[in-house]
Amino acid sequence: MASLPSAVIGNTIKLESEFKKRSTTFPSIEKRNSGYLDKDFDALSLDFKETEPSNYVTLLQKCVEKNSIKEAKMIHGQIVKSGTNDNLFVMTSLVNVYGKCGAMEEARKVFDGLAKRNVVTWTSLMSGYVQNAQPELATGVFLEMLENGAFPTNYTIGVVLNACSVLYDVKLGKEVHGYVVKYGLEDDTSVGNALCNLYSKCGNNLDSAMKVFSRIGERNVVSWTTIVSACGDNGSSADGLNLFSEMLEEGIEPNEFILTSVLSLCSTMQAIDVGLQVHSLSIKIGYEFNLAVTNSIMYLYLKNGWFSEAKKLFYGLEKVSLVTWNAMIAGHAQMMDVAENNVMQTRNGVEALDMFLRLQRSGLKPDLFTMSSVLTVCSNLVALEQGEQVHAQTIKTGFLSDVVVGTALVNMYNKCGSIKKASKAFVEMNTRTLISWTSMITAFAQHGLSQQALDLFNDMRLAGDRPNKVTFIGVLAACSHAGMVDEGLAYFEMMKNEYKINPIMDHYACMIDMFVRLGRLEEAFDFVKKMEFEPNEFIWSLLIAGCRSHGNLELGFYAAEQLLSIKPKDPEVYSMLMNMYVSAKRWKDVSRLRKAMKEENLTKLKDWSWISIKDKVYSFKPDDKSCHQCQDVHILLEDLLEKSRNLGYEWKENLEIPEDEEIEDKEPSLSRVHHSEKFAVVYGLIKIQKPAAVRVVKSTSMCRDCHSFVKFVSVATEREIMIRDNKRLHRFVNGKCSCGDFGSLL
DNA sequence: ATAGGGTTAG
Repeated sequence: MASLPSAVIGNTIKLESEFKKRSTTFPSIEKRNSGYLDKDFDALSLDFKETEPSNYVTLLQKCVEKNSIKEAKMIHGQIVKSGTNDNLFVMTSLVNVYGKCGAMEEARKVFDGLAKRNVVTWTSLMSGYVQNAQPELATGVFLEMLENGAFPTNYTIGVVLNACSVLYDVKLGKEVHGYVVKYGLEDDTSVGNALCNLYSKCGNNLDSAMKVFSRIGERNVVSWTTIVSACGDNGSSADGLNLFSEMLEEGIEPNEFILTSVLSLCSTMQAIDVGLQVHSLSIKIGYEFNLAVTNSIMYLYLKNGWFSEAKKLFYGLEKVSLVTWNAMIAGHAQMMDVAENNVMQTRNGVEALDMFLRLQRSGLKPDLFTMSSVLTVCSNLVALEQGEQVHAQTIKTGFLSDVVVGTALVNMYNKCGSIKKASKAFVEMNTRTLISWTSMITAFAQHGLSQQALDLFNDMRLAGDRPNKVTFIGVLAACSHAGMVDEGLAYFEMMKNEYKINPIMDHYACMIDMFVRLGRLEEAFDFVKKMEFEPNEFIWSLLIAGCRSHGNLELGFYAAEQLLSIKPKDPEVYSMLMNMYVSAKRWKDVSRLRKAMKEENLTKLKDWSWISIKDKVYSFKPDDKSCHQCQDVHILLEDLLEKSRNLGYEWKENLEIPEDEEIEDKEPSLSRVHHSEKFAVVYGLIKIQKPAAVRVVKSTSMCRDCHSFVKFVSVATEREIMIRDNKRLHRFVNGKCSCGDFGSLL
């Protein structure tokens, strides 16, 4: 939880009282959005021939509010009939309105048919292309315009810069910036805002954005909104809140845009209390029923885990927008990670997909935001079939050309265990960003394809894109997976010296993992000592796993005790320790531990698995005696256990000791536990036709026993099986697992 | 005519 700057709270409260005095200055949303279009239109359409040109402009602008191409076309027809199509003012408005309604082909047709154009006409066409996700056409029109001898205004420059932002074309952006400096446009508000946006959106460079912001002569609400959002996009949400209070201190009145931006910061920071203050400020200045603000509040609630409050808002809305649906879908998708149990986790995902369906039935068209969120849901649910359907939809709608959608698709395929399709999706992308490179590098690393990960990292550097700390997690993970110690150490140094990135815990974890896999335990522990922070649970788990694999029990038990002191109430830790004592036949410790577990009521591991088949999710528990198609599942499981034993599988761990048995020095009689993934895998084998892979998600780490068993199953059934647990991805093919048989296996 | 709520990596 991020700490909240007290200055903001202070200012906000102070200013809230100030705003009370002038709360009437803001019109409420009903007045703004009331659609009188039908009446106006009917009244005017009776005598269109006598209509003044300016009336056409008014009518056209109402089409934007209604987002109605149809009505724009009708008015267009009347304009032609009445001979008003020689009026440049009206025709420019038509270009603008078609663009804003998403009808770029119409806009272009009108534009091409014009005998005369002015700079506003050109700018309108460009703006349309930017808003309709065709930024490359916008920059094309810009060049065309220069060739035609038209001189750009500050607005034109603003639009071009926004096109550069969307295109991630910092180069062209910087050229335009040079032009801006040359003509002394730097302090212009529109230009400055767009430059600020450019450096924030595609340069990931908050410092440059701040510099540009500081040079704007007269900062308006848009300027402040841009810089506040820039803080949010670049991981400085707290600074964004501070800037917001600065704006309030300067006496600039917030509008719905800055309110939603600030609320979005609060969602990111999970700063529900500041969020509620901003909410009350919004109400005081007249935005209680504003849809955009309400959407933000709803999203804030979702991110805070307040599902029922969010739903109350949702069902209370008279009218919803696409953003409302998108917020609900994204909110549910993101909360899957922090869900407390399988029911909640899968329910959030399934609910998000249901909302996606309802959105489509409502007649609204999903956009790129919808697509990326839905792909995230599919990733989290490991719902490959649905993910593929969404993929097809992104092709049809053209949204696939968007980098974020493309990246989301790469992640979806990766998380569903299909590295080939992930890589294909990546290759087909026409733009690369820091995040898309990082996604693909990480995906290769997670699948144990270290060389491909490192090659891609090289490509990224050659392309001139700057890696960040997340990229290096992928790179170092690739090295550790392949046992490339020298390379790993070199990249670690490169990160620190060449890129000035201070290592975080995850980087150390990769380095420790690297030594541990090779059995170089001393060096691993040395690295732990070198860290400037206390090792976390993940580091200890790695050390334990290493000690177990390489038979150093002394160090192993030492690490396990350390882990226990960090997470004293975690059933997973207890299970691991129990397995270690059982393997070492240390029955006294087994007895002691069992007592402790009983006292703490920690005997039950939070172990559940699920599998997505078509549009359904099926959950399984350990020793599941009432699972889906239970009889068939149990019969096949027994059969597979038998076949695996014939192939050399031995049951070694995860033995449960009968509750009433007294154990002191002797080996107790042990019963076996079937963890949940066994049932999920077997169910998948029954339900999913060959040769499709079986993909399962699991809440806790896989234990060494199940891991070994599934390897044999992949041989016995000649099937590919993927299990994603809470730590890593395991892809079993032909008796081998992509994790390299190493992970913090229970 | 310029801006916006909701999107992607560990």
